[in-house]
Amino acid sequence: MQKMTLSEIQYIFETLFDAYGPQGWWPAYTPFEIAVGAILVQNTMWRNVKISIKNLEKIGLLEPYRMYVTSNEKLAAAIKPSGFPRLKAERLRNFLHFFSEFSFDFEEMNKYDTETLRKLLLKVNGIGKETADSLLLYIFKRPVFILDAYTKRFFSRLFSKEAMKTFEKEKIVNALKDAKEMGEFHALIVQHSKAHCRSKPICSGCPLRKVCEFGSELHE
DNA sequence: ACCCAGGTGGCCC
DNA sequence: GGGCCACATGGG
Repeated sequence: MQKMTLSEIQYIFETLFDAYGPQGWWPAYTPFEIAVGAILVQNTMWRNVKISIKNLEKIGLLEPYRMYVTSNEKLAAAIKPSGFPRLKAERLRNFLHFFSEFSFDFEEMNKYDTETLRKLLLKVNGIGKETADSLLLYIFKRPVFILDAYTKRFFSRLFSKEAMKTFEKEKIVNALKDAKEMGEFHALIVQHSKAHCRSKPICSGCPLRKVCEFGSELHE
């Protein structure tokens, strides 16, 4: 795979979907929980985020207003398992302050077009490109592609350096049907990465082996 | 005893 | 715009 064309991207999506089935991301019960998880998972394993979210739920803080008015100490203590507790408590608070301007109602925020909303989210200290895109995709169902550690690794292993230089998120967006597919695609890449291509030098059972077999270095 | 994980902002050049 | 660093905990 050298060029990363529209049909190549579609082939990859279909192959992963056939192999793993629908993933139903983001794993959360409420949109607010998605936002909390997206901040807590920054440079952190999801497993540890789950513990933090469970802690928050246990002490009744998994609710916007309650979290907004609680002390930094309580908040930091609850989210300790997911790392950077003081930093992330501050980031959650920054987001909640922003959220309060919409009366803690995601529907109020949903009125903006995608580019405007993205810019608004990026103004919050602690929300960068990846977190903003996660919220856009999984809370607001906007058709965006999330470039995170998994997807960067995935595409740079699959495509040549040349192709990666001209990598644009728009290419992915154009290749897929809607936000639902984009949400699935991202989740499928994560699922696939966990199942394959991490430590094994050869992926005999890899559903993508047909497109990977051109160069052994692609699988490291 | 290392090394890394579904990042981000600040600082420097 | 890019390179380096702090931020912190849990697991391999």
